[in-house]
Parts: sequence; C-alpha cells; structure tokens
Amino acid sequence: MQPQSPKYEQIAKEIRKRIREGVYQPKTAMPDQNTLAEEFGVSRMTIKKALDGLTMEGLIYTRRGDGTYVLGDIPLKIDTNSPAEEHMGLTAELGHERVTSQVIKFAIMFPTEELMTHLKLQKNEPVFDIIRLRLVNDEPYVLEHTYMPQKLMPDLNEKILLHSIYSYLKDDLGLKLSGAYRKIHADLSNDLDIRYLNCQPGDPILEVEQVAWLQDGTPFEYSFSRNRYNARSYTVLDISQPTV
Amino acid sequence: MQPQSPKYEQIAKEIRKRIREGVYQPKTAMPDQNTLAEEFGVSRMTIKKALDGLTMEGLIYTRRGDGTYVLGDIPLKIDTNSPAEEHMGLTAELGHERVTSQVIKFAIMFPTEELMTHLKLQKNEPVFDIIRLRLVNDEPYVLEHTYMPQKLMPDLNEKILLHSIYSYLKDDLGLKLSGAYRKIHADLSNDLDIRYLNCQPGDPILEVEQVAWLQDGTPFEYSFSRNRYNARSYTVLDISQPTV
DNA sequence: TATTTTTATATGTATATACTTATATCATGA
DNA sequence: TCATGATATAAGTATATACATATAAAAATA
Repeated sequence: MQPQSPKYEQIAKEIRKRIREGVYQPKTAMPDQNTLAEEFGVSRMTIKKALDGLTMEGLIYTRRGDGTYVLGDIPLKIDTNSPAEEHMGLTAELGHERVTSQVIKFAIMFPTEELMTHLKLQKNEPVFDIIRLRLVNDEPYVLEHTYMPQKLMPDLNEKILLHSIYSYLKDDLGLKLSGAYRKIHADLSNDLDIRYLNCQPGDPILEVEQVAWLQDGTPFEYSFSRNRYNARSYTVLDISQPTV
Repeated sequence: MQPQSPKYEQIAKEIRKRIREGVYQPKTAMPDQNTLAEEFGVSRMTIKKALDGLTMEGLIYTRRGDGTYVLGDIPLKIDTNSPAEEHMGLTAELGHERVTSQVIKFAIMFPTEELMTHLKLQKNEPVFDIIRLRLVNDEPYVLEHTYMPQKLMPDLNEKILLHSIYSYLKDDLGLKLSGAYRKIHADLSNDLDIRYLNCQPGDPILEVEQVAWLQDGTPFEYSFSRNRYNARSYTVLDISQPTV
C-alpha cells in the first residue's frame, strides 16, 4: 500500500497528463505553486521539485516573479540508436514494424589497444566481438558492430543476441545503464556495408560510434552502427540548462 | 558584495574543481553530505542540490545508503554545431584555431510551408535567408544555411553575420536561448557543397538539420549545416536520468 | 500623457528538522 | 564456512518557514 514513487514524481506525472490532455494549454500560465500545493495537499517545495523535473524535460518554463508557463509541443523522444538499447530504441521507435536480427559474427577476442582504452580493460580481459544485421520487415536497416567486456556478461549467447541484449543486462543481470557518448560521422560504404545493407560502392553511410556505460561509470559497450544514408537519420534533443 | 550565484552553484563549482585537480579521485568515495555541509557551513539540503547538479552532468553518482562516488573521466563537452551558437560551439571547440566567416547569401523572403511549420510563422511574416561558409585557418569547414524570423531580430545585418549571431541575440537583444532539436543525416554532395567545401561529386556529406528555440518556446532558427565527411563528426553526450 | 515609484505576487534560495529507505558491515547461529 | 539477521550509515523524501528577487500591475508624479 506504500507509494511506489515519491510524491513529486506522482505529481509530475499528473501534470504531464494535464498538459497532454489540454487541461493546461500551451502558451498559457499554469496555477501557481501555492495553489498546486494546496490542491495536491503537499508543501510548495514538493510542487517545485515536480516542476523542476518538467522544466528539464522541456514541457514547461518558469519565470521568477511571473509564473509557470506551458510549452508542451516540443518533440520529446530521443532516438537512442544503441545496440544494447534496442528495446527502448529501435523497437519503440518503429512501433508496429517487425524488427528482426541476424547474427553475422559472434566471437570472443583479446582487446586491441583502442578497445582497452574505450572499455577500460587490461589486455588479458576478453571482449565479445559481435556483428548483427537488423532488419525491418525483412529489409536491411542497420549493421551493428559491438564490443562488450566478457567479464560483465559471462553468459552472453547467440540466443540473447537475437532477442535483446538490453533486457538481458537490465533484467537478468541487474545492471543499471546510465548514459552514452556518441560520435556521428558520414562515411563511404565498405565491403560489409555493400554485402549486408544492399548498398552500392560509393554510397554514403551514417555511422554512429558509441561508448555506453553503467551508473558506476563502467563502460559496457563500444559499438559502431552503420546506416544507409537514405534509410535513417539520427535525432537529438538538446535542452541546455540555463547557465548561471 | 552580494553573491552573484547561489550557494549551491558556488559549491558545485568548488567540487568540480576538486575533481579536476584530483582532490577527489575517480572511482573513490567523496565525503558524505553531512561532512560537506559542515565544511561549507551550509545545510545538507544545499549540498544535496549541488550534488544533484553534478550528478546530472555525469561527474559523480550517488547510491542511497552507500555514498557519493566520483566518475570524473567522462568527456563532457557537447559539440553544439548551431549557426547561432558559434561562439559557444565552433569557436570554443576549436580553441586557438582561427575561425572566419564568409557570407554567401543574405536575403529576406516570405516563408515556405516548411518554414512556417518549423518556425511557427504566418505566411506574411518574413524570414532571413542566410548562407554562410565557415572557415578554419582559411580552410572550408562547414556550409551553413540558416533561416530566422525577421520579427525576432529586425536589425540583423551582414556585419553581425560575420561576427556572432549568438552574442547579438543574447547580449544585444536579451533573448534567452534554451534548446535545440537536431536531426543528423548522411547525404551526397550537391552543387553548393562542391563549390564551397572543395569536395568532389559523390562525396558523402554530414548534414545537421536543426530547430532551435528560446526559453519561452519560440523557435528562432531553422538551419542546415553541411560538413565534409572527413572534416567533421558530431558528438553527443546522452545522460539518461534513471527512470522512476 | 508619459515616466517613475510603489506594491503585490510568484518563483528562487536556504535552513532546520523528521522521517524513509537502500546499502554495507558486523554479529549470530546453523 | 556460509547464510541470516541486527545495526549503523548515508542518501532520499517531505515539511514548515523565512527571506530574496524578478516581474507585472497599480499608484504617484512630472
């Protein structure tokens, strides 16, 4: 019977709903914090904490001395594009399309110098070397080359690769993913791209190079996702917090 | 003599410095909140607010019941790549290199359907139509095609374009920039690219399409930045806040 | 009328305090 | 030895309160 999430989160959820349903309209002011505090039966500090979260999401903005205003029509979804996050990313993004995977390579090796740097490993700590082709409605969509430290996921196998690395890490191993650092380039197609992505020699490729890490800072994935230039774009939402 | 920034921000700044200088080492625990509160002579709530900010920046992470740990070695700079933010972005990024601009087009027009949508304008509200070539040490670097509503910046002129749109908007007009939504694609070079970026027909181009807006949600820029595929990559840091 | 000053209002910051909950450590017992 | 349970610890949540400060609206003044 105890509340699963803190009050400020429940309140944020309710306010998000009101914005979505038009109770609070874009470009108009919301009730002030004291009024909301009274309505929800909490202190103003708790309301403020809820509003702070919504501000960071870009749903509202506040002006000291004035009030709180609804924005509400900014696109909010970020396109994650992480091999390990396919169930949040690709699957969610494509909705009802049929996403399948094909494992092209599943090997284990000692890390190169570069991998040792990116994944913070010693030279005697093996990494998985995985290449997967992801298809949408049987059409080649993205070619993913992924390296992951074996020690973090000793029991990784081909069956998991076909399903979801993400839910394996999160649900089975209890690892908490935290963030990613991505570098996006344009490149020319190479032999693998031509073979698996059905593209021509000389075609441009959109490559996303990524290091992803856990909540404690451990890197768990170094990957390259290669997309046909006309098949996909990469989307980023950057809300810069006001610099003090 | 009054403090220009709030205490929690000053404390965050000091802790950032300590991490940078190695007083608090990566992978080790920091002093607990009560100790820090005592040291800085503030309440624990104030310390917590400072730590919350550092957590969002990805510098530290906290575990309830355990403590606060330093991460500290995650690359933090985001490559903004916004025409209007060149003084935070391009200039800052390239440090001591000499960045110059060349105005290729500076016109005014009524918006197309697409511009009306992206910039939330009526068909009788004119937009500036700007093409700039940016050079680093006299080498072509990026070709920027920018559209901005005239009503937000009636006095924009060619001299400003050569200097900094960003500081004009921020310092002269007092507008507060808030965020941007970007879409990144790979593309094939077109005539303009070939002419100004010194590239060959068939070369891949990294294009960043962007809508940027002010704190109140008003879009003020719709732009395309086109980069030679081997000249530049686009970098993103994505710290996902723990989902509740 | 136009400008300046005052006042009311709403958000921001900061504190002290109490309680909750996740984690690690240490003691206990099978 | 290994699992279980108590205990200490540290961060998280929430409140009440006071004051600071930015903004808008109203009142006073030239």
